[in-house]
Amino acid sequence: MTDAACTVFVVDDDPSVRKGVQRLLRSAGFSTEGYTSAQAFLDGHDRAVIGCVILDLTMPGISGLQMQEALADSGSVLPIVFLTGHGDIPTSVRAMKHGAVDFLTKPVSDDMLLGAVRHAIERATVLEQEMREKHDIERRLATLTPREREVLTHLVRGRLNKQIAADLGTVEKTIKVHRARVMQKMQVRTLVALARLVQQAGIAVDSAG
Amino acid sequence: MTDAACTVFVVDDDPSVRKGVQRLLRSAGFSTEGYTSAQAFLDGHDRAVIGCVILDLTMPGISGLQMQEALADSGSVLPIVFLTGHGDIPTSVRAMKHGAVDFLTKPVSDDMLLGAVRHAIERATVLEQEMREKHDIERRLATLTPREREVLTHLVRGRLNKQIAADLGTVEKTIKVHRARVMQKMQVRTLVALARLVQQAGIAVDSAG
DNA sequence: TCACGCGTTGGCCCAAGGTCCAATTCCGTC
DNA sequence: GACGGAATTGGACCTTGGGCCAACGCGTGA
Repeated sequence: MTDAACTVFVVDDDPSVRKGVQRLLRSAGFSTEGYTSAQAFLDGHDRAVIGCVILDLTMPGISGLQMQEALADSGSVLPIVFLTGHGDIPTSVRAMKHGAVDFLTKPVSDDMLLGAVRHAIERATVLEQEMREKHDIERRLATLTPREREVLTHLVRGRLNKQIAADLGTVEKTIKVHRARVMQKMQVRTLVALARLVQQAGIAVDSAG
Repeated sequence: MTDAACTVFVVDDDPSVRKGVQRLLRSAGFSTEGYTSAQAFLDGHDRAVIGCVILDLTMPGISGLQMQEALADSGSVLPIVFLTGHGDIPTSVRAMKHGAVDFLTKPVSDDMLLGAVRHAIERATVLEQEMREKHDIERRLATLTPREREVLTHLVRGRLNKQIAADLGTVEKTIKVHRARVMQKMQVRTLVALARLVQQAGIAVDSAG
């Protein structure tokens, strides 16, 4: 994942700041997109793009913090670097608590800004990869029938076919069939790999010593 | 884990602040210990105690940020709530990046401080539990012979006994014996449970589809 | 009504794992 | 040199899992 394959969204109502930041980023090899307001960004940006956001705090309409929340609520994991001239400590702390990569104050040195952006892009790449894998797993999970999913949960708890059969009020042979289908649909050959998938997808399963 | 079972360490060179914070915390039901300097805290506090730290930023000798780093370097996971009268945004951001639970500025309301402390204690409880489990697993791992540990890594990658035997240049029967000993020493009965343990302990193992 | 997916069950055979027994070799320590 | 732990191997027996073929009932939608 090179920097050029990523996009830095610059959200700031001040045209001079926006242009200046974009010029700096472009000269450093990043693709950039400028937005004059949080609403314009929320409505207009391509959610499929991997990248990060450089976000002003105080803007007409939706503030930077509100946009951060809105973005998170929408399920986005786009890393955010705040860049503001009128911040205070409580605001910066709140932004960081909500997952911001950095909170920079104007004037900011080119190195500081570029460093923060590189860090954000790095995080974006990792998160994107994780999301891609998780969606892939969930896509496979969606192909399971209700019964197969039920068997799956028992399998990753380490239950034997016989035990699962007893739990579900059926016989071992039936579980064998479901089990084989689960393994096939989830595209794994070992139980360990299956457990790893389920755990990656973030499905809560009670463990059994 | 009740609040009373935890201790809040108050590190501040200003006696009036220290006393005031301690009085507030005690009235809220927390046990507290006061320290007049970061060095005194690093040298004197009981590392076995579960709790959190309320930390001043500017003190004679080691600063709050330096103490945060020193504590992290020493392997501590004690949550830190900064409380300062002379902070700035870069400092607060740096503190949050390094894992601080909160960064409060004086004057602070009782509710804000107590809320931050409760949050920190909650985090401490979770972290302590995780550390306890991890140490427990590592204690069991330490009882494995080098060969058994080698077999373990292959097992959690989903390899079959026969495959492991080929990899290690021996026969399946031998692996069976090692495998049985591994399961016994790690106190698990299923392969899934073993994989879970290894993963909890944070051991990096390449997965095999 | 018929095809289809789903859940179910049976039999059969083979592969793999789990558990007993016992034994050998090597190596460091007492 | 004896002793004990670690690693190794063998055999026997049982349990468990995996694959393959076949079949039945049931509800849904074509």
